[in-house]
Amino acid sequence: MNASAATEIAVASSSHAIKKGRQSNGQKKSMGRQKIAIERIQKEDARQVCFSKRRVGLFKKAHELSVLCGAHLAVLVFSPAKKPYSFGHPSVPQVIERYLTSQSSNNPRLEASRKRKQVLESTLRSKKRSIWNAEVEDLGLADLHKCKDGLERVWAELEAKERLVLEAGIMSYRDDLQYGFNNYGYGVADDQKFHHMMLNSAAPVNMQMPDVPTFTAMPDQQYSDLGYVFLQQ
Amino acid sequence: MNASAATEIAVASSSHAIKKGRQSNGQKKSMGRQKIAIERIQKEDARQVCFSKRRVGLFKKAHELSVLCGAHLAVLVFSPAKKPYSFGHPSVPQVIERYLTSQSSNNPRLEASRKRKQVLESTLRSKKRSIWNAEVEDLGLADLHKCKDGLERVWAELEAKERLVLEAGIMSYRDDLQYGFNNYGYGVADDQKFHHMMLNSAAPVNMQMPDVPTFTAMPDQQYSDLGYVFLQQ
DNA sequence: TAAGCTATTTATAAATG
DNA sequence: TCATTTATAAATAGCTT
Repeated sequence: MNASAATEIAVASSSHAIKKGRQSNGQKKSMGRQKIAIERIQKEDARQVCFSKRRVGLFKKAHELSVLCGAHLAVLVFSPAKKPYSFGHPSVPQVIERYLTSQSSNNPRLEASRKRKQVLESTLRSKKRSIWNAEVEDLGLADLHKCKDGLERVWAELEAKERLVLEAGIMSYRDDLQYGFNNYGYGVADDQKFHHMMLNSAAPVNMQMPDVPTFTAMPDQQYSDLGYVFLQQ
Repeated sequence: MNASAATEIAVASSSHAIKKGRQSNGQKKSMGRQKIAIERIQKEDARQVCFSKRRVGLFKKAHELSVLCGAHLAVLVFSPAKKPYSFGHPSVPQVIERYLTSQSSNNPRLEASRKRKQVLESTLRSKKRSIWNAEVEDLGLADLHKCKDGLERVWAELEAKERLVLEAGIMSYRDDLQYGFNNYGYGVADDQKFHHMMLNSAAPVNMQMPDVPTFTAMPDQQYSDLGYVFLQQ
């Protein structure tokens, strides 16, 4: 890498410069890997091809990092065609959960949220005490007003929270965590199957590392170290 | 890769085989990169070093994929020391949001959730109409009972949702999305600074690609294509 | 303890079947 | 649209400081 720096500079950084080539001798020799600039690939088909290859490469790197270092991690990728792909160890939902929690723990905004919640709860509790603990028959018109106001406010809050939670699918996400959805998977019996699923699955593939690694049966060098568990969506 | 396959097989796949070496001529020549098996690294310090190097490599690959293909993606990593690191394009929260939504869209449990929400809303709306649209003075004791019941139920629902949302820090996460928290960052003036932050930040670093890419001023080949924006947590 | 080196291994851009 | 091949670019393991 360093050794080639001078050459790279001389060649100029703008790539996609096509050195179209076939050897003068007519031999169909590959140009081999060409250096490309890290900038959006304009040709759509080339972009799609690049995405497919590099997505696999990225997931492989992520897998290796998780195994070599026992690191918890998640990779979420949306293809140019909007399909979601993911890899996670020990699982995507667990890592997301952990990440969100870690972010909120040192987020001053959360403190503000907690404060607001405390105020709200306190207000509602006092309202609750003053109205709900009384016998209905003992309440007068003023109490009815209070009750209506309270219901209105709480209903609005609930509506907002419902929308927040449900429209984002977070409720569902937490349900998943709780009920173990997404923890199913297919053990990959051999590397051919792995290879096929990695590259060919029409539907996005969800990969997770099991806590106890599965293993592959075939000695193919390229993937013999992999032990994915898949979830075809 | 293919060319060396035969050699690899001959050498045997079990790695960590230490060919400790110094040239017989006394020259301190590096052994160069050695092949390793993808299995947990036992030595803690070696594991930490590997993590540091490969985390940077993984983020770089993710960045390249996002730029080359315009792909939305997020990478969440926890170090062996439990520190969170993340990279996202266009941002981590946006990709997580999109991922969770995409997951829930083909999740039957969400449909159940939506159903429950509709029933609840319908119930509450009818309650709201029947009580709130009336003048308080027109309401009688039965209405007060109804109001109390409604408030009690709605308050309980709200309490549950509040707990769900706030204890998980999800509220905070969505606040972040709404208010743009986490969208602050430091433009990296030069590659040295980038390099330093990538490798040395004691605190976890949050990286995001801005919608309009920033750029680096120095022509260092190694990172001249990068335009990260950082958030030091 | 993080930074840099070097020899390799690994990833992958292009070209092909 | 896919799988292989080729040749090269890029990543990185083990050292050294």
